[in-house]
Amino acid sequence: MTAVVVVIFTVSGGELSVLLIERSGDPYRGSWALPGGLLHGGESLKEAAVRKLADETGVSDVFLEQLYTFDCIPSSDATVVVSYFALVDSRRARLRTELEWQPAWHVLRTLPHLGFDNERIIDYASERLRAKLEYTNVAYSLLPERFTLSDLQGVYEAILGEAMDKRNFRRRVVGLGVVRETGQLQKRGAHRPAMLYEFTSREPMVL
Amino acid sequence: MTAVVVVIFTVSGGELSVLLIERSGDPYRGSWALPGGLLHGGESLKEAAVRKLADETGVSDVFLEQLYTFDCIPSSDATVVVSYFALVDSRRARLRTELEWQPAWHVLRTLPHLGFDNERIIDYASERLRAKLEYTNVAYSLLPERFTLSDLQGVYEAILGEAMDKRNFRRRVVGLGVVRETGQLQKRGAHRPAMLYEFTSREPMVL
DNA sequence: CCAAAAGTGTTCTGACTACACCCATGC
DNA sequence: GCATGGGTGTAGTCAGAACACTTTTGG
Repeated sequence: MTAVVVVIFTVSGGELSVLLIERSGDPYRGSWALPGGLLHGGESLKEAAVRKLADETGVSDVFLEQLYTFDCIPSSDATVVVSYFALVDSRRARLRTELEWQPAWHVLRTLPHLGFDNERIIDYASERLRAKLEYTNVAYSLLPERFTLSDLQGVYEAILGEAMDKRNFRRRVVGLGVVRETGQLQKRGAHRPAMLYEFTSREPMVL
Repeated sequence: MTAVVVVIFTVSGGELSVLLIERSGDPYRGSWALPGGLLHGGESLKEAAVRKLADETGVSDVFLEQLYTFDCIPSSDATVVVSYFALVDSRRARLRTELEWQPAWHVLRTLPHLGFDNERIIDYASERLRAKLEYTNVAYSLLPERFTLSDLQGVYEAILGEAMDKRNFRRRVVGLGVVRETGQLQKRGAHRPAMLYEFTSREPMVL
């Protein structure tokens, strides 16, 4: 039996967070765990991952990548578990509330204890995310179409867990062509108007 | 059903090469393909990959890493195929000759047409190998204990497919601590004696 | 003496780091 | 007028790239 499991990340409130569901069935009843499940008949791995992601967040067309394949997951009835990781903008996600298992965002730094192998999978996924942030444009999936450079910098800082210099950050993302100005100024709140940016590509790409 | 498949690389004669077997059974009888097969009962994925590698080359304790998990492999009876890639020193490998499927090294640049999905898998594996060569010590698995810097440079050049500068190469591998001098000089052939080097670690590590 | 491979230093450039002040806005 | 966040330039350091000649050896 083959299962997929999806590590769905978002950045919200300045914190990198992951989507967990509370298990209503055995094993690990009452524990938090990653969303996942067995393949439906005739479905490909990727299709199953996309379906799970859409089930839990309502979004598709976001960054989604295969992560690693595990075996020997304790007390699971899958012999292999293919993990994926995804990045979503939490403002766009609509978590399901009517369900018996309540999906919820959990700040990565303060995770509860999880069922199955899930800590290992999340650790591996966040390591990969941090690595890819440095040399790809993956962040495109964590922000709306238009955003300020401060928004983007906040995303980087939340994921990497460290403050960055505003000027160096700007030079980097603009210089490498990750983002470009949209030319639209904006008036907002008690602030100076800010230039808005957009990603030059909303496909995953290596810089 | 779950299968593993192993992309086994070596560098020999200045060429990056991959181990293929000629299939004696259907499907793809008579085609070349990567070594692989279904999991034996109770075996983990990694154990199956290690077994396949040892079956075909007689070596173990080499670099071996999970690569990617594929599904929908045409005309295979596995629903998912977990691929691994390995690096071996061809001087140490002892390919099996008595078998009906004859394993043989094939130069990567001039591969025959392969069965299953195997071109894709090999492409992906060699991309990953090139990437890892740049920031890890993976090459340790492609050379004997002691070697000259020219040997090592030859391995890099074969994999990356481009000539490098001797002085820059030396600075880089010594400076980053990939290798160190063993202090043993050597007399060989019609050449000046050469310093021998060894890897500072024979475990995979990030530089 | 010739072929083959080993060894060696300097200069330039581009990327990354560190660092501090002024401006426009809404309240 | 003040708090909030937006915007800007320079100097230093380091890694990587380019580049050519001399030495030892065996045949």
